[in-house]
Amino acid sequence: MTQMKKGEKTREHILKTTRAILVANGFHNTSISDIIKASGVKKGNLYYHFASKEDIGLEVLEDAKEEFFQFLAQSFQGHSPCAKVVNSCQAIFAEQKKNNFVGGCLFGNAALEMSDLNPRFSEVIHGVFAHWVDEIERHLSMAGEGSLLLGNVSSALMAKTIVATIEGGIMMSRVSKDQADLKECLVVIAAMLGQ
Amino acid sequence: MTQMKKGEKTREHILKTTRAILVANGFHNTSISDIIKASGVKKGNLYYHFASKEDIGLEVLEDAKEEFFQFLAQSFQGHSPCAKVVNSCQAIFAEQKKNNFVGGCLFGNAALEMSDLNPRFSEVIHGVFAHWVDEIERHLSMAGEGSLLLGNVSSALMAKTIVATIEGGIMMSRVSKDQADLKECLVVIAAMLGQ
DNA sequence: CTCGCAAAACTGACCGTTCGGTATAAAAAT
DNA sequence: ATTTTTATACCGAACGGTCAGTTTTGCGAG
Repeated sequence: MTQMKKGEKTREHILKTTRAILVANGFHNTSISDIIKASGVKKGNLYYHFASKEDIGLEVLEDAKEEFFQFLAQSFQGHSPCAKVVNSCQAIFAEQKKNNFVGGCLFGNAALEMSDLNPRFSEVIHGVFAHWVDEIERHLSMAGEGSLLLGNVSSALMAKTIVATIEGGIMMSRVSKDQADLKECLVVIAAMLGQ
Repeated sequence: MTQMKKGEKTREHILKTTRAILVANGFHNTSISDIIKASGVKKGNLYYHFASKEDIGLEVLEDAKEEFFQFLAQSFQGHSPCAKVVNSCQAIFAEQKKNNFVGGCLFGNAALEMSDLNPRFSEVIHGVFAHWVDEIERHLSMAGEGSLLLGNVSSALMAKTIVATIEGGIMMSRVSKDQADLKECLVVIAAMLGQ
Protein backbone atom coordinates (compact mmCIF):
# COMPACT_ATOMS: atom_id res chain seq x y z
CA MET A 1 0.00 0.00 0.00
CA THR A 2 1.48 3.27 -1.15
CA GLN A 3 1.46 5.95 1.48
CA MET A 4 -0.41 9.12 0.68
CA LYS A 5 1.87 12.12 0.73
CA LYS A 6 0.94 14.88 3.13
CA GLY A 7 -1.11 17.49 1.35
CA GLU A 8 -1.85 15.16 -1.52
CA LYS A 9 -5.48 15.06 -2.35
CA THR A 10 -7.12 11.67 -2.07
CA ARG A 11 -8.46 11.93 -5.57
CA GLU A 12 -5.03 12.48 -7.04
CA HIS A 13 -3.61 9.74 -4.88
CA ILE A 14 -6.16 7.29 -6.25
CA LEU A 15 -5.40 8.31 -9.81
CA LYS A 16 -1.66 8.03 -9.35
CA THR A 17 -1.87 4.63 -7.70
CA THR A 18 -4.35 3.33 -10.23
CA ARG A 19 -2.25 4.47 -13.12
CA ALA A 20 0.67 2.39 -11.95
CA ILE A 21 -1.55 -0.66 -11.61
CA LEU A 22 -3.16 -0.13 -15.00
CA VAL A 23 0.21 0.18 -16.69
CA ALA A 24 1.31 -3.07 -15.11
CA ASN A 25 -1.86 -5.15 -15.24
CA GLY A 26 -4.33 -3.54 -17.63
CA PHE A 27 -7.87 -2.40 -17.04
CA HIS A 28 -9.87 -5.62 -17.05
CA ASN A 29 -7.29 -7.39 -14.95
CA THR A 30 -7.47 -4.69 -12.28
CA SER A 31 -10.26 -4.82 -9.73
CA ILE A 32 -11.60 -2.08 -7.51
CA SER A 33 -10.36 -4.21 -4.67
CA ASP A 34 -6.83 -4.05 -6.13
CA ILE A 35 -7.00 -0.27 -6.23
CA ILE A 36 -8.27 -0.12 -2.67
CA LYS A 37 -5.53 -2.38 -1.38
CA ALA A 38 -2.80 -0.52 -3.24
CA SER A 39 -3.94 2.97 -2.34
CA GLY A 40 -5.21 2.41 1.17
CA VAL A 41 -8.33 4.35 0.28
CA LYS A 42 -11.52 2.69 1.45
CA LYS A 43 -14.16 1.62 -0.99
CA GLY A 44 -16.83 4.08 0.06
CA ASN A 45 -14.39 6.92 -0.16
CA LEU A 46 -13.24 5.84 -3.59
CA TYR A 47 -16.80 5.91 -4.83
CA TYR A 48 -17.21 9.28 -3.20
CA HIS A 49 -14.54 10.65 -5.51
CA PHE A 50 -15.36 8.65 -8.63
CA ALA A 51 -18.58 7.49 -10.19
CA SER A 52 -17.40 4.16 -11.50
CA LYS A 53 -14.42 2.03 -12.44
CA GLU A 54 -14.69 3.28 -16.00
CA ASP A 55 -14.66 6.82 -14.68
CA ILE A 56 -11.40 6.18 -12.86
CA GLY A 57 -9.88 4.64 -15.96
CA LEU A 58 -10.90 7.57 -18.07
CA GLU A 59 -9.49 10.14 -15.69
CA VAL A 60 -6.24 8.22 -15.40
CA LEU A 61 -5.94 8.33 -19.16
CA GLU A 62 -6.71 12.03 -19.31
CA ASP A 63 -4.18 12.79 -16.61
CA ALA A 64 -1.56 10.73 -18.36
CA LYS A 65 -2.36 12.46 -21.62
CA GLU A 66 -1.79 15.91 -20.16
CA GLU A 67 1.44 14.79 -18.60
CA PHE A 68 2.64 13.18 -21.80
CA PHE A 69 1.92 16.29 -23.83
CA GLN A 70 4.03 18.36 -21.47
CA PHE A 71 6.79 15.79 -21.56
CA LEU A 72 6.62 15.72 -25.32
CA ALA A 73 6.75 19.48 -25.71
CA GLN A 74 10.08 19.76 -23.93
CA SER A 75 11.57 16.63 -25.45
CA PHE A 76 12.33 18.10 -28.87
CA GLN A 77 15.82 19.40 -28.27
CA GLY A 78 18.64 19.56 -30.74
CA HIS A 79 20.43 21.59 -33.35
CA SER A 80 18.32 20.45 -36.29
CA PRO A 81 14.72 19.36 -36.87
CA CYS A 82 15.70 15.73 -37.37
CA ALA A 83 17.94 15.76 -34.32
CA LYS A 84 15.04 17.12 -32.29
CA VAL A 85 12.81 14.27 -33.35
CA VAL A 86 15.45 11.67 -32.63
CA ASN A 87 16.11 13.19 -29.23
CA SER A 88 12.42 13.15 -28.46
CA CYS A 89 12.26 9.46 -29.27
CA GLN A 90 15.25 8.82 -27.07
CA ALA A 91 13.66 10.75 -24.23
CA ILE A 92 10.75 8.35 -24.46
CA PHE A 93 13.17 5.44 -24.35
CA ALA A 94 14.80 6.92 -21.27
CA GLU A 95 11.40 7.22 -19.63
CA GLN A 96 10.68 3.57 -20.33
CA LYS A 97 14.07 2.66 -18.94
CA LYS A 98 13.35 4.65 -15.79
CA ASN A 99 10.29 2.49 -15.29
CA ASN A 100 12.33 -0.65 -15.98
CA PHE A 101 10.21 -1.33 -19.04
CA VAL A 102 7.42 -2.56 -16.86
CA GLY A 103 3.98 -2.55 -18.35
CA GLY A 104 4.73 -0.86 -21.61
CA CYS A 105 2.90 2.20 -22.83
CA LEU A 106 -0.31 3.05 -21.00
CA PHE A 107 -1.84 4.43 -24.18
CA GLY A 108 -0.83 1.45 -26.26
CA ASN A 109 -2.27 -0.92 -23.69
CA ALA A 110 -5.40 1.15 -23.41
CA ALA A 111 -5.73 1.31 -27.17
CA LEU A 112 -6.05 -2.45 -27.32
CA GLU A 113 -8.03 -3.00 -24.16
CA MET A 114 -10.24 -0.03 -23.57
CA SER A 115 -10.77 1.74 -26.86
CA ASP A 116 -13.72 -0.45 -27.82
CA LEU A 117 -15.41 -0.20 -24.44
CA ASN A 118 -16.41 3.40 -24.37
CA PRO A 119 -16.12 6.04 -27.07
CA ARG A 120 -14.69 8.45 -24.54
CA PHE A 121 -11.74 6.13 -24.07
CA SER A 122 -10.99 5.90 -27.75
CA GLU A 123 -11.36 9.65 -28.06
CA VAL A 124 -8.62 10.28 -25.53
CA ILE A 125 -6.33 7.60 -26.92
CA HIS A 126 -6.81 8.74 -30.47
CA GLY A 127 -6.08 12.28 -29.34
CA VAL A 128 -2.79 11.21 -27.83
CA PHE A 129 -1.54 9.51 -30.96
CA ALA A 130 -2.81 12.22 -33.26
CA HIS A 131 -1.05 14.95 -31.30
CA TRP A 132 2.11 12.93 -31.03
CA VAL A 133 2.18 12.37 -34.78
CA ASP A 134 1.43 16.03 -35.41
CA GLU A 135 4.28 17.18 -33.23
CA ILE A 136 6.77 14.97 -35.00
CA GLU A 137 5.47 15.96 -38.39
CA ARG A 138 5.69 19.62 -37.50
CA HIS A 139 9.37 19.26 -36.74
CA LEU A 140 10.13 17.05 -39.70
CA SER A 141 8.46 19.43 -42.10
CA MET A 142 10.91 22.10 -41.00
CA ALA A 143 13.72 19.93 -42.29
CA GLY A 144 12.48 20.43 -45.83
CA GLU A 145 11.48 17.65 -48.16
CA GLY A 146 14.90 17.08 -49.66
CA SER A 147 16.79 16.52 -46.44
CA LEU A 148 14.97 13.36 -45.41
CA LEU A 149 16.85 10.25 -46.32
CA LEU A 150 13.88 8.50 -47.86
CA GLY A 151 13.14 10.95 -50.60
CA ASN A 152 9.64 9.97 -51.58
CA VAL A 153 8.34 9.63 -48.04
CA SER A 154 6.47 12.67 -46.76
CA SER A 155 7.02 13.97 -43.26
CA ALA A 156 3.43 13.00 -42.45
CA LEU A 157 4.05 9.39 -43.41
CA MET A 158 7.34 9.38 -41.60
CA ALA A 159 5.81 10.82 -38.42
CA LYS A 160 3.10 8.19 -38.30
CA THR A 161 5.61 5.43 -38.89
CA ILE A 162 7.88 6.67 -36.14
CA VAL A 163 5.07 6.56 -33.61
CA ALA A 164 4.00 3.12 -34.77
CA THR A 165 7.56 1.86 -34.55
CA ILE A 166 8.03 3.15 -31.03
CA GLU A 167 4.74 1.67 -29.85
CA GLY A 168 5.57 -1.64 -31.48
CA GLY A 169 9.05 -1.51 -30.02
CA ILE A 170 7.70 -0.96 -26.52
CA MET A 171 5.37 -3.89 -26.97
CA MET A 172 8.16 -6.16 -28.14
CA SER A 173 10.40 -5.04 -25.32
CA ARG A 174 7.69 -5.99 -22.91
CA VAL A 175 7.09 -9.47 -24.22
CA SER A 176 10.75 -10.27 -24.76
CA LYS A 177 11.79 -8.56 -21.53
CA ASP A 178 14.62 -7.11 -23.58
CA GLN A 179 14.96 -3.37 -23.66
CA ALA A 180 17.29 -3.77 -26.62
CA ASP A 181 14.24 -4.32 -28.82
CA LEU A 182 13.08 -0.77 -28.36
CA LYS A 183 16.57 0.65 -28.44
CA GLU A 184 17.24 -1.02 -31.77
CA CYS A 185 14.09 0.42 -33.25
CA LEU A 186 15.34 3.86 -32.27
CA VAL A 187 18.60 3.22 -34.08
CA VAL A 188 16.70 2.55 -37.27
CA ILE A 189 14.51 5.61 -36.78
CA ALA A 190 17.62 7.71 -36.33
CA ALA A 191 19.13 6.20 -39.46
CA MET A 192 15.97 6.99 -41.41
CA LEU A 193 16.31 10.58 -40.33
CA GLY A 194 19.95 10.68 -41.33
CA GLN A 195 21.18 10.98 -37.75
CA MET B 1 -24.18 -18.17 -32.16
CA THR B 2 -21.94 -19.49 -34.90
CA GLN B 3 -23.12 -22.72 -36.35
CA MET B 4 -20.81 -25.67 -36.10
CA LYS B 5 -19.85 -26.94 -39.51
CA LYS B 6 -20.67 -30.55 -40.23
CA GLY B 7 -17.71 -32.75 -39.46
CA GLU B 8 -16.03 -30.04 -37.43
CA LYS B 9 -14.87 -31.27 -34.11
CA THR B 10 -16.37 -29.53 -31.11
CA ARG B 11 -12.96 -28.82 -29.73
CA GLU B 12 -11.88 -27.03 -32.89
CA HIS B 13 -15.17 -25.22 -33.04
CA ILE B 14 -14.65 -23.87 -29.54
CA LEU B 15 -11.13 -22.75 -30.36
CA LYS B 16 -12.17 -21.04 -33.57
CA THR B 17 -15.08 -19.23 -31.96
CA THR B 18 -13.02 -18.23 -28.95
CA ARG B 19 -10.25 -16.89 -31.11
CA ALA B 20 -12.61 -14.49 -32.83
CA ILE B 21 -13.89 -13.25 -29.48
CA LEU B 22 -10.40 -12.89 -28.04
CA VAL B 23 -9.23 -10.87 -31.03
CA ALA B 24 -12.19 -8.54 -30.64
CA ASN B 25 -12.51 -8.28 -26.87
CA GLY B 26 -9.35 -9.57 -25.26
CA PHE B 27 -8.90 -12.30 -22.69
CA HIS B 28 -9.96 -10.65 -19.45
CA ASN B 29 -12.98 -9.10 -21.08
CA THR B 30 -14.18 -12.47 -22.35
CA SER B 31 -16.11 -14.75 -20.05
CA ILE B 32 -16.77 -18.46 -20.31
CA SER B 33 -20.38 -17.48 -20.65
CA ASP B 34 -19.51 -15.40 -23.72
CA ILE B 35 -17.78 -18.37 -25.30
CA ILE B 36 -20.73 -20.65 -24.57
CA LYS B 37 -23.21 -18.22 -26.03
CA ALA B 38 -21.14 -17.60 -29.14
CA SER B 39 -20.29 -21.21 -29.83
CA GLY B 40 -23.49 -22.88 -28.77
CA VAL B 41 -21.49 -25.46 -26.87
CA LYS B 42 -22.85 -26.22 -23.44
CA LYS B 43 -20.78 -25.52 -20.39
CA GLY B 44 -20.35 -29.10 -19.31
CA ASN B 45 -19.17 -30.04 -22.75
CA LEU B 46 -16.74 -27.16 -22.87
CA TYR B 47 -15.15 -28.30 -19.62
CA TYR B 48 -15.12 -31.80 -20.98
CA HIS B 49 -12.77 -30.64 -23.70
CA PHE B 50 -10.76 -28.02 -21.82
CA ALA B 51 -9.45 -27.85 -18.31
CA SER B 52 -9.81 -24.13 -17.75
CA LYS B 53 -10.24 -20.74 -19.33
CA GLU B 54 -6.48 -20.29 -19.35
CA ASP B 55 -6.18 -23.61 -21.11
CA ILE B 56 -8.51 -22.46 -23.85
CA GLY B 57 -6.63 -19.20 -24.21
CA LEU B 58 -3.33 -20.99 -24.47
CA GLU B 59 -4.54 -23.42 -27.10
CA VAL B 60 -6.07 -20.60 -29.10
CA LEU B 61 -2.70 -18.89 -29.10
CA GLU B 62 -0.88 -22.05 -30.09
CA ASP B 63 -3.32 -22.72 -32.90
CA ALA B 64 -2.99 -19.17 -34.15
CA LYS B 65 0.77 -19.44 -33.96
CA GLU B 66 0.86 -22.56 -36.15
CA GLU B 67 -1.47 -20.93 -38.63
CA PHE B 68 0.54 -17.74 -38.72
CA PHE B 69 3.78 -19.60 -39.33
CA GLN B 70 2.25 -21.34 -42.31
CA PHE B 71 0.85 -18.08 -43.59
CA LEU B 72 4.20 -16.42 -43.12
CA ALA B 73 6.14 -19.14 -44.91
CA GLN B 74 4.21 -18.71 -48.14
CA SER B 75 3.99 -14.93 -47.93
CA PHE B 76 7.57 -14.24 -49.00
CA GLN B 77 7.10 -14.02 -52.74
CA GLY B 78 8.99 -11.81 -55.16
CA HIS B 79 11.92 -11.48 -57.46
CA SER B 80 14.37 -10.21 -54.84
CA PRO B 81 14.92 -10.65 -51.10
CA CYS B 82 13.66 -7.15 -50.31
CA ALA B 83 10.64 -7.57 -52.56
CA LYS B 84 9.83 -10.79 -50.74
CA VAL B 85 9.87 -9.06 -47.39
CA VAL B 86 7.74 -6.18 -48.63
CA ASN B 87 5.25 -8.61 -50.14
CA SER B 88 5.07 -10.51 -46.90
CA CYS B 89 4.24 -7.32 -45.06
CA GLN B 90 1.58 -6.51 -47.59
CA ALA B 91 0.10 -9.97 -47.25
CA ILE B 92 -0.33 -9.26 -43.56
CA PHE B 93 -2.01 -5.98 -44.42
CA ALA B 94 -4.36 -7.80 -46.77
CA GLU B 95 -5.20 -10.23 -43.99
CA GLN B 96 -6.05 -7.37 -41.66
CA LYS B 97 -8.16 -5.81 -44.35
CA LYS B 98 -10.01 -9.09 -44.83
CA ASN B 99 -10.94 -8.94 -41.17
CA ASN B 100 -11.97 -5.30 -41.52
CA PHE B 101 -9.22 -4.32 -39.10
CA VAL B 102 -11.29 -5.54 -36.22
CA GLY B 103 -9.45 -6.38 -33.06
CA GLY B 104 -5.93 -5.91 -34.26
CA CYS B 105 -3.28 -8.56 -33.91
CA LEU B 106 -4.09 -11.43 -31.57
CA PHE B 107 -0.46 -11.78 -30.59
CA GLY B 108 -0.01 -8.09 -29.99
CA ASN B 109 -3.11 -7.99 -27.83
CA ALA B 110 -2.04 -11.11 -26.01
CA ALA B 111 1.43 -9.71 -25.51
CA LEU B 112 0.01 -6.87 -23.48
CA GLU B 113 -2.77 -8.70 -21.72
CA MET B 114 -1.73 -12.27 -21.17
CA SER B 115 2.04 -12.43 -21.24
CA ASP B 116 2.36 -11.58 -17.56
CA LEU B 117 -0.29 -14.04 -16.45
CA ASN B 118 1.31 -17.31 -17.21
CA PRO B 119 4.82 -18.05 -18.43
CA ARG B 120 3.40 -20.43 -21.02
CA PHE B 121 1.56 -17.53 -22.60
CA SER B 122 4.63 -15.36 -22.87
CA GLU B 123 6.57 -18.32 -24.22
CA VAL B 124 4.20 -18.72 -27.14
CA ILE B 125 3.98 -15.01 -27.84
CA HIS B 126 7.69 -14.52 -27.63
CA GLY B 127 8.12 -17.47 -29.98
CA VAL B 128 5.83 -15.87 -32.54
CA PHE B 129 7.71 -12.60 -32.65
CA ALA B 130 11.11 -14.25 -32.57
CA HIS B 131 10.29 -16.50 -35.49
CA TRP B 132 8.73 -13.65 -37.43
CA VAL B 133 11.82 -11.50 -36.96
CA ASP B 134 14.06 -14.41 -37.88
CA GLU B 135 12.21 -15.07 -41.10
CA ILE B 136 12.48 -11.46 -42.20
CA GLU B 137 16.11 -11.29 -41.22
CA ARG B 138 16.86 -14.47 -43.13
CA HIS B 139 15.52 -12.93 -46.31
CA LEU B 140 17.10 -9.55 -45.76
CA SER B 141 20.50 -11.06 -45.18
CA MET B 142 20.31 -12.60 -48.64
CA ALA B 143 20.16 -9.12 -50.07
CA GLY B 144 23.69 -8.49 -48.94
CA GLU B 145 24.72 -5.68 -46.63
CA GLY B 146 25.33 -3.10 -49.32
CA SER B 147 21.96 -3.28 -50.98
CA LEU B 148 19.93 -2.03 -48.02
CA LEU B 149 19.14 1.63 -48.24
CA LEU B 150 20.18 2.42 -44.71
CA GLY B 151 23.78 1.37 -44.94
CA ASN B 152 24.73 1.09 -41.31
CA VAL B 153 21.60 -0.78 -40.25
CA SER B 154 22.03 -4.54 -40.04
CA SER B 155 19.40 -6.89 -41.37
CA ALA B 156 18.76 -8.03 -37.79
CA LEU B 157 17.99 -4.50 -36.67
CA MET B 158 15.89 -3.90 -39.72
CA ALA B 159 13.90 -7.10 -39.23
CA LYS B 160 13.04 -6.26 -35.66
CA THR B 161 12.05 -2.75 -36.61
CA ILE B 162 9.79 -3.97 -39.40
CA VAL B 163 7.89 -6.23 -37.03
CA ALA B 164 7.61 -3.47 -34.45
CA THR B 165 6.36 -1.04 -37.07
CA ILE B 166 3.70 -3.42 -38.32
CA GLU B 167 2.49 -4.20 -34.82
CA GLY B 168 2.40 -0.51 -33.97
CA GLY B 169 0.66 0.23 -37.24
CA ILE B 170 -2.02 -2.36 -36.54
CA MET B 171 -2.56 -0.85 -33.12
CA MET B 172 -2.88 2.66 -34.52
CA SER B 173 -5.24 1.47 -37.23
CA ARG B 174 -7.41 -0.05 -34.57
CA VAL B 175 -7.67 2.99 -32.38
CA SER B 176 -8.04 5.46 -35.22
CA LYS B 177 -10.33 3.15 -37.17
CA ASP B 178 -8.28 4.16 -40.17
CA GLN B 179 -6.63 1.41 -42.15
CA ALA B 180 -4.48 4.04 -43.83
CA ASP B 181 -2.34 4.15 -40.70
CA LEU B 182 -1.07 0.66 -41.27
CA LYS B 183 -0.87 1.07 -45.02
CA GLU B 184 1.28 4.16 -44.64
CA CYS B 185 3.67 2.34 -42.36
CA LEU B 186 4.09 -0.27 -45.07
CA VAL B 187 4.96 2.43 -47.57
CA VAL B 188 7.80 3.58 -45.33
CA ILE B 189 8.98 0.01 -44.78
CA ALA B 190 9.04 -0.49 -48.53
CA ALA B 191 10.98 2.73 -48.97
CA MET B 192 13.49 1.62 -46.37
CA LEU B 193 14.03 -1.54 -48.36
CA GLY B 194 14.44 0.42 -51.53
CA GLN B 195 11.23 -0.89 -53.05
C1' DC C 1 -10.95 32.46 20.33
C1' DT C 2 -14.60 29.24 20.03
C1' DC C 3 -18.86 27.70 19.19
C1' DG C 4 -22.18 25.91 15.86
C1' DC C 5 -23.05 23.80 11.79
C1' DA C 6 -23.06 22.51 7.13
C1' DA C 7 -20.29 20.56 3.69
C1' DA C 8 -16.77 17.46 2.56
C1' DA C 9 -14.43 13.34 3.44
C1' DC C 10 -14.46 8.93 4.96
C1' DT C 11 -16.03 4.17 6.71
C1' DG C 12 -17.26 -0.69 6.34
C1' DA C 13 -21.09 -3.62 6.04
C1' DC C 14 -23.93 -5.02 2.56
C1' DC C 15 -26.24 -5.61 -2.13
C1' DG C 16 -27.27 -8.34 -6.32
C1' DT C 17 -24.69 -10.21 -10.11
C1' DT C 18 -21.30 -12.61 -12.48
C1' DC C 19 -17.28 -15.09 -12.33
C1' DG C 20 -14.74 -19.70 -13.26
C1' DG C 21 -15.57 -24.10 -12.27
C1' DT C 22 -18.00 -28.61 -10.46
C1' DA C 23 -21.51 -32.40 -9.97
C1' DT C 24 -24.35 -35.62 -11.67
C1' DA C 25 -27.32 -38.20 -14.39
C1' DA C 26 -29.27 -39.08 -18.55
C1' DA C 27 -29.19 -39.13 -23.57
C1' DA C 28 -26.87 -39.55 -28.14
C1' DA C 29 -23.55 -40.73 -31.07
C1' DT C 30 -19.71 -43.64 -32.57
C1' DA D 1 -19.33 -50.23 -24.89
C1' DT D 2 -17.14 -46.14 -24.82
C1' DT D 3 -16.91 -41.42 -26.00
C1' DT D 4 -19.25 -37.35 -26.49
C1' DT D 5 -23.02 -34.26 -25.59
C1' DT D 6 -26.92 -32.24 -23.08
C1' DA D 7 -29.22 -30.54 -19.19
C1' DT D 8 -29.59 -28.42 -14.96
C1' DA D 9 -28.50 -27.33 -10.56
C1' DC D 10 -25.01 -25.79 -7.79
C1' DC D 11 -20.62 -23.80 -5.42
C1' DG D 12 -17.69 -20.22 -3.19
C1' DA D 13 -15.25 -16.29 -4.46
C1' DA D 14 -14.86 -12.11 -6.50
C1' DC D 15 -16.97 -8.56 -8.94
C1' DG D 16 -18.64 -3.45 -9.29
C1' DG D 17 -21.39 -0.66 -6.77
C1' DT D 18 -24.54 1.35 -2.79
C1' DC D 19 -25.72 3.22 1.48
C1' DA D 20 -26.60 4.83 6.18
C1' DG D 21 -23.95 6.65 9.22
C1' DT D 22 -19.46 8.70 11.33
C1' DT D 23 -15.56 11.79 11.35
C1' DT D 24 -13.07 15.74 9.79
C1' DT D 25 -12.81 20.22 7.98
C1' DG D 26 -13.70 25.05 6.83
C1' DC D 27 -15.74 29.09 8.25
C1' DG D 28 -18.92 32.77 9.62
C1' DA D 29 -21.21 34.50 13.90
C1' DG D 30 -20.91 35.64 18.63
